[in-house]
Amino acid sequence: MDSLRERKKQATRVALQEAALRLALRKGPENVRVEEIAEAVGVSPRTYNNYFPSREHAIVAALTAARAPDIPAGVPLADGIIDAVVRFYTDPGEAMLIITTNPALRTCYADAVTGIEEPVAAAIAARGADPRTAEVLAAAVAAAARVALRRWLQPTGVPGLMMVSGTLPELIRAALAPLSPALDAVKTHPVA
Amino acid sequence: MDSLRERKKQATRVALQEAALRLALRKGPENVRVEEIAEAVGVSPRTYNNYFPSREHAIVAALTAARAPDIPAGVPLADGIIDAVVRFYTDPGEAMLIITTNPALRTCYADAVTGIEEPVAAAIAARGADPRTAEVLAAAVAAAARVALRRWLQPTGVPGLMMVSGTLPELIRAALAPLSPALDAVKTHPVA
DNA sequence: GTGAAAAATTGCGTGCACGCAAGTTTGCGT
DNA sequence: ACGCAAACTTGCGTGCACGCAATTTTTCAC
Repeated sequence: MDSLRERKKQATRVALQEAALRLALRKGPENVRVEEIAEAVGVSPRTYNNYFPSREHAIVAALTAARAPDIPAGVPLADGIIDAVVRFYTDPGEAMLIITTNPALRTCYADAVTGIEEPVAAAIAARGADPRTAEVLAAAVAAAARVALRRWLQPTGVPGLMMVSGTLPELIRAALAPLSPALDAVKTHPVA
Repeated sequence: MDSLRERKKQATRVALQEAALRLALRKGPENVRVEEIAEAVGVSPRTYNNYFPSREHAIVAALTAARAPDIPAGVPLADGIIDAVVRFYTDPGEAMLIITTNPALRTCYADAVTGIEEPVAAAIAARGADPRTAEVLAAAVAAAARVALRRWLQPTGVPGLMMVSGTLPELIRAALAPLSPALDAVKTHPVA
């Protein structure tokens, strides 16, 4: 399905993402109205919400766009997954900084971690785990990644300032480490 | 802090929960307006939102109220946690049924699982785990419980795929089982 | 008790999310 | 090329979440 229709949809989706990000960078996320984004793209506000369920989602989508973690084979599962997640969250640019400025954006960005669950679950299942086990472990991995993100984004007492307690890759490795035993146990429970 | 002020706050909070639940049961969750709940309690709609951040939260709070998981000591950590979560989600009543009728309520209820994270983390830390490890594992437990809930609440998936769900306790045990290796590994990493 | 500080309630205004019922565009069979 | 059905867009209306500032209630020290 590479129809005109599909291409147009994708085009406006991307246009909305980019417009949202550009406006957020210029004016600060709080000062961007949905109406502006829509107008910048030449679309009605109502249509914006047909593409994105909230004001923040377009911005987050712009930062997350088109990226998917790929888990290498041939290494211990835990290591592969940890590396993949670290790679996935290796800063795609300094645009990421605006995330820290806005609570709603932070929440939305943290929720977006859910996007890695499906690929991770697939990778785990590919190692011979029961699909339901894979789903649970993937959810656990995502939860741990969320904890890492939360630590990274943790606010100080000072309004507007963020306390960065280590680099994000370090935090992710630290957060995922406790799950290693469960991930590496996958081989021992091939109850498929 | 058992001042008049505190007691009053708690009273209106409870009143709001109960009113919300009662109205939801009588008219269906979709047909309950925030205004009604507020009015039933004799409070302004604005005040409702000072107590609960959304329309659904009061209903969910009514079902979750005052319950906290307690993790027994003296048994393997994984077993204790699994039992505690199962007990926590053992249906206190059939009021739970309304949850299934409404997507927003389902989401809100699933999000409420987060409430077990703190107690679970405390229990894990009490076994000698590093607090950060405990936090991650608790998040993983909550994520697994969420998966179980999702499976339980998923009344209908794709037509043709059979609904394999059993009782909630069974689903929770099944979902938490894959995390056991990570939980039981806690002893081996007392990096306090 | 009395008055002032702290906390809670309230009304108001704004922007957002979304169901619904038109309108408009695109895809496709003939 | 035609025309119809499906998909997409749009305007409208409603209810909700929440910042803000004014008002009322509670607390506390004297």
